[in-house]
Amino acid sequence: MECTPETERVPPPEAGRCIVRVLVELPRHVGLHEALDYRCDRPLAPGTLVRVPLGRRVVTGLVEGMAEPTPACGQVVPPAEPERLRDVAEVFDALPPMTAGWMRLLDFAAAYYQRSRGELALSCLPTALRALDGVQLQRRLKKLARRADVAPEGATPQRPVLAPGQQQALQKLVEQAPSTFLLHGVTGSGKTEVYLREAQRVLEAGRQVLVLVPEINLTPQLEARFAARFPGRRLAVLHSGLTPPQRLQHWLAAHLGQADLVLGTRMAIFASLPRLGLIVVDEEHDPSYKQQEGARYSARDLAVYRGRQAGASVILGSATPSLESWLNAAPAAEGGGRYRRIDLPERIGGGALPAVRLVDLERVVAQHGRQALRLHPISPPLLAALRERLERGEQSMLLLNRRGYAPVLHCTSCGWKSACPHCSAWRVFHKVDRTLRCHHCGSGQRVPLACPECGDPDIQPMGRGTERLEEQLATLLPQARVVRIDGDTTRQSGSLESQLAQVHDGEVDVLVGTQMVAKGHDFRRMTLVAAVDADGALFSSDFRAPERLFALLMQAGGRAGRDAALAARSEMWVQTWHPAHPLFAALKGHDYIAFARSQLDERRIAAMPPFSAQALLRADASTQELAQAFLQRAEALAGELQAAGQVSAEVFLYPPVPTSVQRVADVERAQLLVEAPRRAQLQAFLAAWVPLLDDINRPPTRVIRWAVDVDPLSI
DNA sequence: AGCACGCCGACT
DNA sequence: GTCGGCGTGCTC
Repeated sequence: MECTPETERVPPPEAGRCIVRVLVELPRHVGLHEALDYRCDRPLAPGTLVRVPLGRRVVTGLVEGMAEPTPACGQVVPPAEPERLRDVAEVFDALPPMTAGWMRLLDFAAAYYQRSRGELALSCLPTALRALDGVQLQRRLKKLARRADVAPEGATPQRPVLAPGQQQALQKLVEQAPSTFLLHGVTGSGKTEVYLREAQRVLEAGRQVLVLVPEINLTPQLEARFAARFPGRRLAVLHSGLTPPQRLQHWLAAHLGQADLVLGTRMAIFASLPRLGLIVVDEEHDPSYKQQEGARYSARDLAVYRGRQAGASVILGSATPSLESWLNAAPAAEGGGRYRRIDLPERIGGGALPAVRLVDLERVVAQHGRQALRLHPISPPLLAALRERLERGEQSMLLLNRRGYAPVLHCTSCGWKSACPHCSAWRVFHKVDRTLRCHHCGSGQRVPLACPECGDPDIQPMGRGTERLEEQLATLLPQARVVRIDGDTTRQSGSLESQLAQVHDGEVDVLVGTQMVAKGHDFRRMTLVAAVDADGALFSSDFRAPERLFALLMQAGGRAGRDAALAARSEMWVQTWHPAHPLFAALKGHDYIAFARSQLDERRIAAMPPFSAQALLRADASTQELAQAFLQRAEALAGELQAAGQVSAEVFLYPPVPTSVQRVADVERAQLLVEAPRRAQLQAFLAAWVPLLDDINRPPTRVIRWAVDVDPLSI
């Protein structure tokens, strides 16, 4: 940053001649200004990383700009008492400043999600960077530079012949770039190849490519595909599975522009990418893109912003797009027009989609009598289908979205249930290690031998989870090799990868798992995927539950029939008491478009997202009354703002209510839903309202903690 | 949020 | 007598 006119002589450096505004990691409730002023002997470019004294410690900060300019620039108001300012302790000169584009992303995200810029900025830089001083950083950079010199030049990779649909997709990407594209295509329609080709084009133009995946589990396979396709290119990965030094290493490779490809989970949206040319958001509908703690940002939404301001295309890929994205990609006349939709109509290699079969549990009972439910949740027809696969040497997968043996244990004589003493939830019975465990707070106990209330030894599991399903299968199909993969098995015995390898190697006949096995993994010999108990989501109070269920079932169905030879007899089974539900009709036809249309119609009529914008104010306290009192005060403040005409009267606040799980780890939780017809109105409202909330709880207490969730995914 | 200073209980 | 609880106050 050069402000001095060239004709003017540069004066000798004089300590504290300039004043820099520095963002430091302080939450907004602290009440200090967003940026703190420091003296510095020279101007510093915005985006420069510095170490500054703050109270009794020295912290890492990010230069926002100059508060008092060098004389020729003179437009900014100097702070009141420049004499009392402290000096910048150290400037990270060895590190290029964050780009203006990154700073804009920061500003946008902080404002949109109601966080302080300093807090957001510093929390999305690698923690290891904050711990380093200038000398250590220099050492790191040297090491990195050495490694950059030896970029391997591999053999020319094989590229598959493109299907016509893929060719057309790529043509649109070229012709309409840069813009935001919604790439809609079923599992196996070749979306990844489209990403790879477009990435190649962008890389050849000398720009960087950012690829986001929903879960850390999905990074290795995509990383392998990109690495194989671009052997000479440096690839950086960013996710929470890296050690702090690894994360710093990869972050620096991206920041210095040495890595051309950056692949990661939602946190990677904040990667420093000085030459960004393309962002891919794979499985864009996945709820994992929304951060659920701290700054509750949506990496997918930020990707759209970032791409737009960087002049980079954004590809949102999914077989079952979020309804938000689907609407944005609709014609302008229907309320869309912001994204361009590209369809990949068919499966590559002509693989057929699995036939969807609904098992009407009502009819099963009618035909086989109520004793058929003894087998529940495996109905006689499903059992027969599993046997068939077993005889043919094919694999099956049973999905049940519930870990453990049974969600609750109960006493048949006195009615005692295994309640968690710290949460308003049941402790789940885990038979494997004979424990009762709360899935909310993690607390547990050994399974009691008798009812703790009345001493009756007859305590029974109610309902079923994956453990019990696995056990039932072992009884029903004694000759089958059954394996269970869920959060519990991946936690105790190695990685998901190694367990999946068993399945790939054909050592498994039936796979039982939660939704984690339904995502992204291809099993070539899998010809049956069954959702054993899907009804829960049909009548949920969460208006997004059907959308999530449909996506999950479509995605799970996509696991079957990846082998073209077996595709013809691949089936997706769903057991339900409500076979007439319209969701299933759409599923049978693999008709996302019809499903989206009906869902959007419902949402439009009810003025729910994406036809309105929402934010949630959450409060945690020692009692429900305290939490709700905070929210009521917040509600009253909103009313005052509206009465004074300072915010739109169209913003609607629902009454405060307890959250769906009211108490977690002895903390009572309540929430207040805010709804506005448009995002802009909601944003304007939050900008006026949220700063007032600090005052309700000032000084900040441990009794009440609160947070705002903009565009919440579950209410 | 950190991190200090600052006054009241059970321990080397 | 000290170590340590967390209550209030400050950080450019």
